[in-house]
Amino acid sequence: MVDIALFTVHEGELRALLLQRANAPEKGRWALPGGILKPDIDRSLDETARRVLRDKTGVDVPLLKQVTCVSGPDRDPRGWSLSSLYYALLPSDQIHLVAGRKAETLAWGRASAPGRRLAFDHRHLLDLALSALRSKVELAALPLHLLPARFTLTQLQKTCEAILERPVDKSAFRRRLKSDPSLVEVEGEFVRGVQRPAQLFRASPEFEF
Amino acid sequence: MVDIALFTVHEGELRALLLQRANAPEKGRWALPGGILKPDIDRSLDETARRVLRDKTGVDVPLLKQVTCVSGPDRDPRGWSLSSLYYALLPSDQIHLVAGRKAETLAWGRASAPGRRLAFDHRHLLDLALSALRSKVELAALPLHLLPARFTLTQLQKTCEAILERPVDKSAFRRRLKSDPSLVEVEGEFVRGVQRPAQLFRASPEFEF
DNA sequence: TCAATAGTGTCTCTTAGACAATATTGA
DNA sequence: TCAATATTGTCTAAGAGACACTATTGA
Repeated sequence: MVDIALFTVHEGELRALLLQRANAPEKGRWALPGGILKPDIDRSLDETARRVLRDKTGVDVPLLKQVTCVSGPDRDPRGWSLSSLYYALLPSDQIHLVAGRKAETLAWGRASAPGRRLAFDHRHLLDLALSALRSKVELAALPLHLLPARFTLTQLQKTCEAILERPVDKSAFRRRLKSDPSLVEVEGEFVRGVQRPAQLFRASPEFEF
Repeated sequence: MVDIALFTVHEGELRALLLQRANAPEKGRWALPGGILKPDIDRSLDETARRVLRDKTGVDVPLLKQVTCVSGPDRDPRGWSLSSLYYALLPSDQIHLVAGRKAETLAWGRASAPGRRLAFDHRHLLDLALSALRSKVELAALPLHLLPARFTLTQLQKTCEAILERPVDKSAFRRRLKSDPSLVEVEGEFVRGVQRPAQLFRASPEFEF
């Protein structure tokens, strides 16, 4: 089967989607969205993950990455199990599109401390997915999939800070971005307010996370 | 199932173990060692990989890492398949311990260009495993599992060069190693020859790849 | 002595971090 | 004008790459 940590940023915090289990085992406990492979429908495990997220949340996520496989006889009370873990990124302006189906209650928990006891080994899975995401961003990958289509450099910086849970130096951050080909200035578009207007950017076509 | 790229360094070259398939499909073609999960024996996929290598080569490898899962209906002519890909590292002084069983012929191929057409998508799998290994070494991880228990810094450098397939600067390399806690000087032990003796090192207990 | 390899020193260039300075808006 | 945020500049220190130098052995 597949399990997915769906991340987004809200109120300056990196959050993960949790579902309250409607059936035994662990009924009532919160868990990562997950589902089983359907070989007659899915042409790959990636497609399984995408389909499961579509079914459970109604959204088609822009980014889905496999983290690892977890396996063993003790993960699930029903016996030996194998699960492919994914993380997915949802732009912060699309949180409202997420709507549960199949009578499962949804909630967004803080990624690094969801504040609920999770079912099975899902707390461990969440930690693994979070580590994988952090490593990428630590290595200078830009998490543009967590932002709206057009965004300011400050928004991008805040998003990185939410993922890393530490402050990032503004000057060094922008210096690095200047030579990053995945970022494109949107000509003449600004965010205005009671301050100096901020330039808008978008992901370039060759951007890859 | 699991497939494993077993790497070692021989004659300054990074090599991968290949087995000639004894049965259909793709009988006679070279392939990475692989096998199927046995839930009654294996307590995890990692154990499956370890057991498969033991069965097919007779050696118990010191390092085994999962790279990714590959899946889909077209990987194997027999239909939808799922495989967890691993790489394993074998110390260069243990190559002679590898002995095939079950009437399969063994061979060591150059990791970056095995020189034979491989079965199924195994050429792709080998490339994936090689990339994963290279990334680690590129990020300053020391591939000590490819070396004998005691080794010189020159041996370590040559091993890195074999993996990366590019020269590495001696001075910068050693400068970096000076502050690396995974390396421990073996007191008073040297390799001698018609030249200045070389200090021997070993992996420290807290070394992790 | 010499060849061969081990090990060190020195320069330059790039980059990250810290933090200060300047710029531009609406109220 | 001022508060607030955007954007840029400057200084310093650490590290990587290039390459030359010194050290120690056995023959």
